[in-house]
Amino acid sequence: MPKDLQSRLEILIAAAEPGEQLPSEPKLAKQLGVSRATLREAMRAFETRGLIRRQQGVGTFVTRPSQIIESGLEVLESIETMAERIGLPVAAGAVEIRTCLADDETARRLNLTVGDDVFCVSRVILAEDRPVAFLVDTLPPGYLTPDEMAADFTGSVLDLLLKRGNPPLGNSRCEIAAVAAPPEVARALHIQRGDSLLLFEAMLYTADGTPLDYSLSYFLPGYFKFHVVRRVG
Amino acid sequence: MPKDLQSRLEILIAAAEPGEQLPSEPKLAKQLGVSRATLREAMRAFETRGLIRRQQGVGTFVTRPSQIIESGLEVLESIETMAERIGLPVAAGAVEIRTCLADDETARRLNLTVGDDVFCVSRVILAEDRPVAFLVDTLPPGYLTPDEMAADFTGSVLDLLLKRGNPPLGNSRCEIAAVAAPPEVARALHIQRGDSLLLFEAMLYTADGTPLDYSLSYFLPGYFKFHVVRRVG
DNA sequence: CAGTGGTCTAGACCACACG
DNA sequence: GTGTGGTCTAGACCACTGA
Repeated sequence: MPKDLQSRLEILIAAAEPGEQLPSEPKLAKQLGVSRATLREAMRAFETRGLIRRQQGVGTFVTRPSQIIESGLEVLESIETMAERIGLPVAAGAVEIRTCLADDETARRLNLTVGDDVFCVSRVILAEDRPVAFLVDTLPPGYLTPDEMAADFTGSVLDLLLKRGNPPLGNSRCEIAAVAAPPEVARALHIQRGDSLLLFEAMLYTADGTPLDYSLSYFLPGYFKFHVVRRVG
Repeated sequence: MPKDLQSRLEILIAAAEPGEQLPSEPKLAKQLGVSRATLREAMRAFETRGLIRRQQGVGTFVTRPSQIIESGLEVLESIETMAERIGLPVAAGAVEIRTCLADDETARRLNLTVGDDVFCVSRVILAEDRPVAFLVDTLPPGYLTPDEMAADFTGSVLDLLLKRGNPPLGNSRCEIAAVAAPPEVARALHIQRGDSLLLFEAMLYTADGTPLDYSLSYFLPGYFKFHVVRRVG
């Protein structure tokens, strides 16, 4: 059992053509002389880096993130806007629009009471048919209607609000964390539970400071590069 | 095999006193009716959230991050500075200072040639005796000397450069990503390989734009909260 | 249907801490 | 030494895909 399993896999993946299918897990495990569990553990890193793609019932394929979506954090913009800038087509999938009840955290964030109705939109962002982000927006009732969503929703709540122009938007406060993918997010992004994701937990306010949108954005590493310029104290 | 293993563990951990030792993994696995592998998988999330601490040869203990280090990203400041603001004592451990040869990435970042000497400092930041961050700074030769480091190093290269005042510092450009812990980082932070970490990859420039410091900062989730205010485009 | 990845089990051996 | 967590193996069953 070589300790450089990671390196050997890296070579194997780098040598493969994009789109090429790797041997099945049992075969590859035998070929590399490790158990299937060990092989899968080592493959995790490559999956979250966007270098391979595993599809249940189909197989494991080598991919290359053709373009990385890059953006500064100083300005708030939608993934669609960022992608458009580099000419990468993206789409929204698995859109779910529903009214639900505010839990503790949501109520606190939106200045509501626990149990109040809130408007909830979740969806997956697809680039080159690959899920690369999972987004959930929660808004107080009254700002968006399901009808309006059905008509105009392109995948970005921000763009919809901007297009509407009302209410005028203020700033967004964004908290940044690394998390292990929760089960429902892992499922939506076609990754394994526990894989590393970048999480933005953001509060968007109207120009007069009213909480407007509480959003959770999970980003697959490897497809995004966020940066910020920091000035010395 | 209950599907709410996660919830059951959460209750169990929440009910325990801080500092309390959990039953050993074999016992707990039997008690919960799952295999040890499954139990360990479920525990990962709690470890990176800072709710438990596992020590090889000793046991698993319930912890509570007593204070969270919080900071805006607009201003560059050291962990020591952030911690001091909230009155949390931190220390540096496992300090390694050495001269090494620039690899591809380092050379490119620092405007050097592959194989040039560079000055390299790595260390772990400890809060309440718990490793919470792993930092590596790489500088072109000539700015810092081992002697100077030995005399004045408190854990922060930034603070040392600021104290020196020469060269005057410009801005820092920081890229933000989520990564699975590489083996050496996992070892330093006492977490499992593959656990989620927040990674800042930053370039610090002098006031005249010369690359001065290429740094990698790995942060344990649960102990830090970074935020940024984003203005609407 | 057969073949794939997703998950879990039971058991083993190791490295480590501590008495 | 004993008991802990860290890692790995071999094998099983499931859910899913596509012919």
